Amino acid sequence: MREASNRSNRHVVYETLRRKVLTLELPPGASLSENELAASLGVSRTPVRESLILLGEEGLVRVFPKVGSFVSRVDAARVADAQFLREAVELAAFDDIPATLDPAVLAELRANLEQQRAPGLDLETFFGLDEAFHHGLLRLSGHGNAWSTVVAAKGHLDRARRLGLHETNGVGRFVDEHHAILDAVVSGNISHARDSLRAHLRAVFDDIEKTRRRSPELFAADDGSVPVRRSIAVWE
Amino acid sequence: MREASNRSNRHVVYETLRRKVLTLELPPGASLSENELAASLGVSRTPVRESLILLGEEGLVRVFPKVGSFVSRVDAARVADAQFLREAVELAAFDDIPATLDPAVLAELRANLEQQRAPGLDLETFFGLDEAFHHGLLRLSGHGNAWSTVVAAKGHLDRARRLGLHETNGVGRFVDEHHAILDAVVSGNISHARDSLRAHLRAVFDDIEKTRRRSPELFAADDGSVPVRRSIAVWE
DNA sequence: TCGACGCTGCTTACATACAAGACCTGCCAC
DNA sequence: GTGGCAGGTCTTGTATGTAAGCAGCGTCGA
Repeated sequence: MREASNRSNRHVVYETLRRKVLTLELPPGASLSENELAASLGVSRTPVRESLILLGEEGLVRVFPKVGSFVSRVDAARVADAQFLREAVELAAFDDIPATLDPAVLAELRANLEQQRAPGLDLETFFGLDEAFHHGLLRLSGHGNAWSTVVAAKGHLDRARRLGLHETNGVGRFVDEHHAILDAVVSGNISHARDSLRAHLRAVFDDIEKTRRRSPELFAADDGSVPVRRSIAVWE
Repeated sequence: MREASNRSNRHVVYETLRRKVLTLELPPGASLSENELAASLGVSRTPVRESLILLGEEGLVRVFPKVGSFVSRVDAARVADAQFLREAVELAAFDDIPATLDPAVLAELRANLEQQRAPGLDLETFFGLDEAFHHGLLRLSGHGNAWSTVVAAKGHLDRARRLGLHETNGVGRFVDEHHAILDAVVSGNISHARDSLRAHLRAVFDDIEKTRRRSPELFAADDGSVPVRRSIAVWE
């Protein structure tokens, strides 16, 4: 039998929309009309609607019945929630790292770090590598499956990171930290690895907080207030 | 404006189906035909279908395109994943418990424990209280929002717990452990609280493992094999 | 000038029709 | 008896029609 992972229209639409929301191509507050999206994506309203419902569950979209669907604003509280979750999971995983590391995963992590050092790395590529790196750390401990839960919960965090990194001087520092973390893991110094990873995650979070203080309008409280239709023009 | 939390048909259908799956009223392997469910629930296929998609994302349902939708089997790997996640989150939360506890949450936790001691407590009521208790512990640390993520991820764990508890002698031991955990938190002995909570969660997990060895057929590997239609009769 | 009312156009929520594929069953040839 | 093919019937995936509700805007009256 065919796997459920067959890419149906709904999967394509969902992934397309999710990517556009996370990359801020669809910025917070943007209107997501089922009709417009269906027309522009060349499908009917059904797969679009189902995708919006899923994105709503992730908190990336707010659906107001009979009014409209909108990209949610980056909510500082949700960012903090996601930060707490990922830190809890990633640090706990280190407790379960086996004495002998899976060589395949290790090789993948090293290759990943090589690519992070590539000159002229653009931001989106770095984000992809960063995701894969942290996922790889989880896999080293045998808890790779927990990553999907973290991913689903950290949509707000990712958007905030993008907002932040566009204003920083580069990602070199984060790459250095990745190296330090992996070195500590390989050398068996789990305690040091934990400290390094925590410091790394906190640094990322501090970066976000800095951005929030600098551009508070992007982080407007997501208190259920109606995104007035006119206000969409702010983004257009 | 009306809140999105208005209970639409879809919400009702989703919650109904989710409850039935978690309580094993809809057992692993059961067929979930969109048409049948729609007819029996008195709605159209649309809200049923949307609910099945959401339950599919949680891993509680498997949707095979053009074949059918079925309650997923309790997957031991997923149970372990959920156990790891909840343990990581709940233990990490204890690190952030403030010196002075929120009196409202504390009172709620104490009232909850009282009810857990009620004579003749039925299992489903205990489950509800247990959920609220652990959620309350998270709220004490200010990380109450993380609970929803844990809930979404631990569907398999909950079903396995129900399978297990139906075979045990009662929940008295778990209630005692709840008391010990809260006492440690109140007395400010966070280290002890952590140890107690970890032991408690591990005890629950061990109970599940025991059940799995005793009733392996309920935990059949969820490897994507087709649930043959005829096999549904096993459950009917 | 300002408030109230209703119309218009948009939205999502739900229902239903249609399409395409997979499984089962029975027939048929060998 | 057995293998293979065809048709019937189920399934989900998608498209579209219908219903109900809210926002905005113009108008009208005071």
